[in-house]
Amino acid sequence: MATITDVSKKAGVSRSTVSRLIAGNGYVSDEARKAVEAAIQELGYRPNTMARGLRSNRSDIIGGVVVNVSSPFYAQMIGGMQETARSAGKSIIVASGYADRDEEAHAIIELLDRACDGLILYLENALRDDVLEIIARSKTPVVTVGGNECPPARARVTIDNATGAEAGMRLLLDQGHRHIAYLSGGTIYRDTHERLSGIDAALAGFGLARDDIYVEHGSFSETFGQQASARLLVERPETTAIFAGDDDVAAGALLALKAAGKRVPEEISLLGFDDNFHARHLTPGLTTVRQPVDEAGRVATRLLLSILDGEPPAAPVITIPTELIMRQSVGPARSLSPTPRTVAPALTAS
Amino acid sequence: MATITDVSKKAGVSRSTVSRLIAGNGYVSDEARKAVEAAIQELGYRPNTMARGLRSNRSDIIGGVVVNVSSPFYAQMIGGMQETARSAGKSIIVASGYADRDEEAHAIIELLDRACDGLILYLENALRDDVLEIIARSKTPVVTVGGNECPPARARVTIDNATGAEAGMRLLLDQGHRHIAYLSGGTIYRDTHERLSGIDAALAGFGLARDDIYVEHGSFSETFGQQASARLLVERPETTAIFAGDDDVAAGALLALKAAGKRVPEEISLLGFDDNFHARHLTPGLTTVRQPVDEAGRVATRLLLSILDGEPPAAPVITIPTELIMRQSVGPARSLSPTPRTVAPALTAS
DNA sequence: GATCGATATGGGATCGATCTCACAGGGAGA
DNA sequence: TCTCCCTGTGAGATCGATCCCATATCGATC
Repeated sequence: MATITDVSKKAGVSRSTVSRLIAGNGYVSDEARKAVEAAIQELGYRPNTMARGLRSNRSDIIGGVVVNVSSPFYAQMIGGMQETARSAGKSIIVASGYADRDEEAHAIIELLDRACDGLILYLENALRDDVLEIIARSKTPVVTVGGNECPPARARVTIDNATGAEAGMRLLLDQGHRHIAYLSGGTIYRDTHERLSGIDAALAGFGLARDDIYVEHGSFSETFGQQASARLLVERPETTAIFAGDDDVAAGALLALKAAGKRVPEEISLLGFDDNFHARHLTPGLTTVRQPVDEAGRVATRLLLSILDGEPPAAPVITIPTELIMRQSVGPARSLSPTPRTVAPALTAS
Repeated sequence: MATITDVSKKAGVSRSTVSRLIAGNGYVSDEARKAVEAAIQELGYRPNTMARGLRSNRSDIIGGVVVNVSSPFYAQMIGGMQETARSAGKSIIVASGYADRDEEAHAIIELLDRACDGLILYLENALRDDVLEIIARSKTPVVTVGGNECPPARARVTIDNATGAEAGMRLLLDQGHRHIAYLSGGTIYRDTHERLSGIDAALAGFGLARDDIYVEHGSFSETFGQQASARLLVERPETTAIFAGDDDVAAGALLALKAAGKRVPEEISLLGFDDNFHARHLTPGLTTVRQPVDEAGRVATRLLLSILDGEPPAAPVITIPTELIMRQSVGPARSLSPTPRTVAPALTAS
């Protein structure tokens, strides 16, 4: 591989001149520029990333930690990150944190060892103290996405769970549903609480309160959706609508409803959250609250890039709006004659 | 950040000794070892990846190019790669090739610039000549996965499309189907041809040939599945089974079948390929040939790691077996009395 | 004509590790 | 006692870039 010295010799200039040309700073005469460009072309010269990084203390690598790289949800986010990073000439290394505190710590430390210019974290746990200190010492800027707050973060991107859940619940209420079950994810997640507050807001708009619906806390899993729904059909047969904590829960609920011979949405309505890959492939198509996680990845990366450029982030917290995706799994409540009020439009609150 | 010199001073030895200790080669006395370990601990020393890489010409990074990072299919493969790489202390940088020759070229060049120790490629096009030369010049070992052959690759991992398609077709034949449509992906893919040869083999086992079924070539997309199936229902109403080129095609086919009021599998059977995330969420659950793409990612990475260790790869081509996943979308042919022969067992050849 | 700023270039130190080589000490064998 | 090998250590060169500083030329200004 050709080095900068080879180029400089071939072009009859010093390494400094070549370096200046590549970096695009400092003065370079037209004559020198042409000679150097020709030499670069001829030798097929490509700067050595390691040497550059060692000297300038930049790697042009952004580190990302998500819960699970293999999951379609995070894959979309990674796609968004990568797309944005690529246009700034940076690459992304991602690692999985597996929702485990020590795995998350390990992943972060490994990324910092690689001298990442910055970190984008989607974690499920608070950072370990030693990791906090390592991050601080390395002065690596951090942007977090979703989940909980995280001390060293210079900026945070969240998805507007509250407004999304509010829009979803309002849709159900608008359709005349009053016996509603909310099959929530675990209470350890910030998301869960935000969604609940949105649900409260929608209820309040109809003169109702949390106690007027049935809420069960479980996990974000198909199994939970299936089991809780099966139980629900027996113990609360008056239920006309299920609002699932996410699309996996909804998929499980749908299995249970079909097993029980319930028609969706004629007998019971089903509403999801996320707009997973399979939401549209369910039968009936799942009406759901879309979380634009790819957009979150893009925004987080853009924030990080601006921090790296020395600009302050656009805002310390950026909230990505959700969108209500209307498919076929939600309909009017079965006991009511269909006098739907205006259906809530796709809510795109900022 | 502490450097190796800081450590050596604190421990009262030379940098060489510290380096030897870390690398685990050469002689280090117990006394020195203890002193150095204490110093490392105390200073929180972590070796600088850039400096090490510059000198030793290794980055401990493996580069991966897949068609699309955001897609669940490739996300699974990336997960497998990462898991394996991590256990060897290496990280992975992935890029999308978007099935475009120039995008693929760009991604590879970028990864080579990062001085990747090796590349794992899942491409859809032949490599551009200039890229071939750059790879050769950099002496970076390459392992390819799926898709077509690729000159510079030291080893190749393929998924056993032929045997998988054979098992799928045999299942349909076993169930008495004789009016079968195969909605294939594009003919530019090696996969397509391999699957067709497997289909031929299954047909031959029943004394049939390719001409005895209907084959249509399109693309690996839901749209193709939907349109082709809709046409099929009109033009070839005798069809009792559709074998889809992949699960996306199958999902499209299912939409068309439902739109036409056909019951699956009572009136028409549907068989997929891949076992995508949504295969089990379709209604009925999609019977399909599973491609263990996560395993392919793991195997490819293991191959690359062994090449990097100087060992020859276990084999130049490693074929990952597929698995027939039985769900509900395939049943006996409608005109036949249900005298199914033995249903083909889940085929796990070689 | 002296001074100053802008343009243009080169020399060498530097980043933090690895790696080769030289060398010292000690025990074994001739 | 001398040689040889094994253990253990350190000095210094090296990887390939960037970056600071010195310097040279030229035109404009005083």
